[in-house]
Amino acid sequence: MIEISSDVIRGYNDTMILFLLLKEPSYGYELSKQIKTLSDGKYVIKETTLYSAFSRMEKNGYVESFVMEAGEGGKKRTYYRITDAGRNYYNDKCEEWLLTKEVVEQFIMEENSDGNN
Amino acid sequence: MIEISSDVIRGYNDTMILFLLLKEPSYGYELSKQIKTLSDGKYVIKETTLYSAFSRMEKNGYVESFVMEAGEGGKKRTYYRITDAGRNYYNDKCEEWLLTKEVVEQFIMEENSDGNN
DNA sequence: ATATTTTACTACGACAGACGTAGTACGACA
DNA sequence: TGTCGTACTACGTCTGTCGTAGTAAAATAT
Repeated sequence: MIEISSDVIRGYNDTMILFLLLKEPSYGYELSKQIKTLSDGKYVIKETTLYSAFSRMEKNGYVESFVMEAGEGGKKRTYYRITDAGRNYYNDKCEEWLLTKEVVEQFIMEENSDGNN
Repeated sequence: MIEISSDVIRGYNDTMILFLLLKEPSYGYELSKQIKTLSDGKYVIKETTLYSAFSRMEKNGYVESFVMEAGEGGKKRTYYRITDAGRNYYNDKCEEWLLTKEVVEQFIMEENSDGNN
């Protein structure tokens, strides 16, 4: 069973998080579940990776946090909202992705489906 | 000008090198030029990255080195040859790439060509 | 009523790969 | 004779990921 190595995904954790935040502000636990769902279970982000991404991105001004006190919605949480800088960063990353894909694919041989392995 | 960040490519430097070694054994300087050419100038691997990839892959048994003494071909060089383990690793990485692509693309919005940025 | 699981984090340290800087050395070419 | 291209090695820094551990409140099970 092939698994996605973290070295590959490394450059895209932030992008994935920002993509989800484009729709609405959210918080760690929720985002991790959404990433798992959207990737069809193929990628599960580690908690520490996720939370360190938050603080890095907040430091860089890509997201802003606010605390939602415990109440109807559940328990106390720290929500993150994407900023304009975050949206720009996200768009840049999407462009970069297209470029990266082009480049990497010059070096990839897709196997024929001859069942020969 | 968008550049490919090393965090993205991180997981594929070894793969790119192995791809080129599938055809024939080669050495650092030559490979770096081939990577630049094949990527259409979009990716230039750093020397230190390349040579540390060699030693890592040799340690892992993905490549074997041999020295070509100075002579007709040019000056003394260390060539690398891909091994069977290297070929397997390469194939795994290609499969992994397909998976990774699928996953990442769930989180990428390709811009419409409305010239709006 | 109490125990366990799920939710929602924080802290800390280790590790791997990329990269900056520097330096060596040989050959070609001007 | 000097500079440029070739062909490396060594060393230390940085960044992002991840393992481990711990806290604590809410939800659920027993």
